[in-house]
Amino acid sequence: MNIKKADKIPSIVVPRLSRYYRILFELDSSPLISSKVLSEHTGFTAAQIRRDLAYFGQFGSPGRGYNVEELKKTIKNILGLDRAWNVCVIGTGNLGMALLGYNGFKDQGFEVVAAFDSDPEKIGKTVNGIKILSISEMAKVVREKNIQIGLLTVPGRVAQQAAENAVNSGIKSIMNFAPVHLKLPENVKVRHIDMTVEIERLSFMISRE
Amino acid sequence: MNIKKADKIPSIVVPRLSRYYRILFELDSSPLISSKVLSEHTGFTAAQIRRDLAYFGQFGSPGRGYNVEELKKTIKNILGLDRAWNVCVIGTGNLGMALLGYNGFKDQGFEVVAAFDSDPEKIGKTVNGIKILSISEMAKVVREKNIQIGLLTVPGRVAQQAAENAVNSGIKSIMNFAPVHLKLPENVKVRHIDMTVEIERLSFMISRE
DNA sequence: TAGATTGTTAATCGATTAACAATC
DNA sequence: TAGATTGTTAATCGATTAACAATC
Repeated sequence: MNIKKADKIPSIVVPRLSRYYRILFELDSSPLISSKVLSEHTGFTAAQIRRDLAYFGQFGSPGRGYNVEELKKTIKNILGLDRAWNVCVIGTGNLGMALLGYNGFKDQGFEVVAAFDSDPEKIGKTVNGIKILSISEMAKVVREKNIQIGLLTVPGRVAQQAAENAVNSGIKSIMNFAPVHLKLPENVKVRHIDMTVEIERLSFMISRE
Repeated sequence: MNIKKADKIPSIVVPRLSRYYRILFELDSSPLISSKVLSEHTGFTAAQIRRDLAYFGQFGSPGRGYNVEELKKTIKNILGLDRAWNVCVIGTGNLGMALLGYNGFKDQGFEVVAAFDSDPEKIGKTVNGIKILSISEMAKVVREKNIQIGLLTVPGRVAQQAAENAVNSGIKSIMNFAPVHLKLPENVKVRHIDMTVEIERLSFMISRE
């Protein structure tokens, strides 16, 4: 595995890599797989798949295809999944609680190691082995537990404030579930899962058929 | 309000409309708003905002900007939010339960009116006023309650099957939360909220700074 | 060798942006 | 009228695809 440090990766490529990666585990594993077969299983074109992978190096072998095990390792490395990530939940409402109980991330190396809330009623309770802590302890805990990612599941009206507090506590990347566009320093990595926007896309699609 | 039936809307435009729409409610409402001001609040360029809106007609007034109330109504109409949508939750695990308790969709006209599960332990229980029903009742309930949208929150391994069952029960559009690409008839509208892909994007971003 | 498939180039497609006449 | 801002055109930018020499 010899991954090129391409610095101009269109960001749209990355979720496709995740999809390729997932497919490699779902398929009966013949030792080799071609871009054509990956195409059939993902719906992306074979050319696009080859192009996407080529951003990072030459992993295939002409006439034969890609070695499945090697490709798994390669994409795992590209996506940063070859290490453990410590995650915290910020806001233990319905969604925060659900994420505390969700084990789907764990398989890929994301472990929820802490949860924070501002509600005295909730602080001190334990959910799925995780004790809910006061947000005032965030800086200390982020340091002690080496937390890299915050899952922001607070109500929209306090999301900006909670995000700033998380950043001040040392969190460098945030998965924002609140229906609010966060304004944060450029060095903070943010992804936004905006369910309201998504359900409105669906409503748009249904409305104009 | 005179909305053009433009048939070639780039699908990327739609989530931006949602964002504009949201901002209109968040801002102190002067009667008019310019693409420049919308730009400052959303981060999209003014040219892009004007272009996006122009796909659907001429809503602005040169030299003055857009009438806020009219623009709200217009986007509401474009997104199909000027009516009620009946929604069901399919799968009452952690996430399904969270969505049953989530009221954020209601404001935009999406009401959860039913929940389904296959687990006899759960069937019959009531959560947030919604009784959990057997999936075998789905066809009947979808018809009776006029359900248009299914929120698919079952485990990945049964997602395809559950989705097919939903479609056979009359569901025409699905918000898929399972980490699986669904293969469904073309006329079924699907949006995919893929948390695994999203957290892997974050991991990618952190890994290569 | 014949057939298959990669990696890459060049062509195409589609979305964004700059610029400005029209207009309030 | 002077200033502001739209809607739209043309130019630019960036991503996708077709095609194919290289190679297994």
